[in-house]
Amino acid sequence: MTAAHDHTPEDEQPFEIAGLRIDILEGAFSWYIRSIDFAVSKDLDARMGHLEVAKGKGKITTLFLIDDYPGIRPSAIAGVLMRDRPATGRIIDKLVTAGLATRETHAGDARAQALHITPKGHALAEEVREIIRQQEREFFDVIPDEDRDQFMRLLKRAYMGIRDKWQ
Amino acid sequence: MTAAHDHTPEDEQPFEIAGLRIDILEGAFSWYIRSIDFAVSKDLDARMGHLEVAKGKGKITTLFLIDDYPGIRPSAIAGVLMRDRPATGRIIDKLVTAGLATRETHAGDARAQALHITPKGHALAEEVREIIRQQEREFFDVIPDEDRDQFMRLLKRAYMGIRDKWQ
DNA sequence: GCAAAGTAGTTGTGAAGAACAACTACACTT
DNA sequence: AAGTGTAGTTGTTCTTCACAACTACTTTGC
Repeated sequence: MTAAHDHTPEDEQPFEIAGLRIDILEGAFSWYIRSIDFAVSKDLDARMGHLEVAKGKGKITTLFLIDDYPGIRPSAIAGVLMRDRPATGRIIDKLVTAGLATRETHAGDARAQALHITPKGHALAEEVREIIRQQEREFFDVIPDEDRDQFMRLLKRAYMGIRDKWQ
Repeated sequence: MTAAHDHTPEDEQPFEIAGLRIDILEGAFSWYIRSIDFAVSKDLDARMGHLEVAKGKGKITTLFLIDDYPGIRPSAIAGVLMRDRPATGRIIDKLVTAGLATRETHAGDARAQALHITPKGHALAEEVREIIRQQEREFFDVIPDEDRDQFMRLLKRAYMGIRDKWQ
């Protein structure tokens, strides 16, 4: 019944976004990554709008790292975030200003700092963990159960490869 | 028939980033998406730094849409970009200012605009297509050949699901 | 020991981007 | 012809970002 209408094979079916085709981007990993990022970041902002670590790219990771590694140095955080030191320092500024973490001079190397979580910061970390879990459940429910492991495996692999290259 | 069952041991190992574990984010789709996006966007900026459509989130897609759909309206582009009209309008401003596209009143609806590519814009679109192809080859070479189709399929599926939810 | 070079983090600055709201102009409906 | 809805612009304000210059401390080499 649809035979005469469209001859494109099943796995190469025309892929329309809002009724339009997007040229070469249709087959570009980068486009999907960037688009999904845009949506997931907005969704996360909405879920965390009322919290002090909302918006921006490194606050949540930084909060968790300080919570999990008492005495961690800013430069170690920068390594995880793939950001430079000024950017990392300013993220830490915000956490300290908000009373979520403390900065001390590192025992043994007075150039470095030792970061510690505050009770308020720890409580917030717990709250954020729950929000992340919730987002994974609610936002990514579009990924069928049978695909989840595979998708995660591929994302991790891509991430690790990209990260190695970047260093 | 299904040969995709080779279970790599890396799936079960503790997953460290720069020697640190990242708490609940280790199992969060959002974290990998956001991290890969960060890296891929930086890489793209580096590859296109000299061009007029470098940086930001919608210029490339907009350029392609205007190139492929002569007379397209800004609101149609906004639909693809998932952005609001002010944001879309300002992207178009930049393309027009740079001499890459033209704005006319839409024949038949004087509220709307009809966008057209200029020769310069078309040439740039060609150049950008080649850069995207190159990035897909060089940057995403970390994805093994045998995983590419599957990864693309999963990304498309996730994207479409997220997009549907959006509207 | 002491100068030189390297490392850790801060500050300054200027350019871009993002969200929201208010506004003009035109189209469609009744 | 009035009211409602749609298309797009402008204005404002708040962040964010990248780069460079700077201070303070540590390590190395002679």
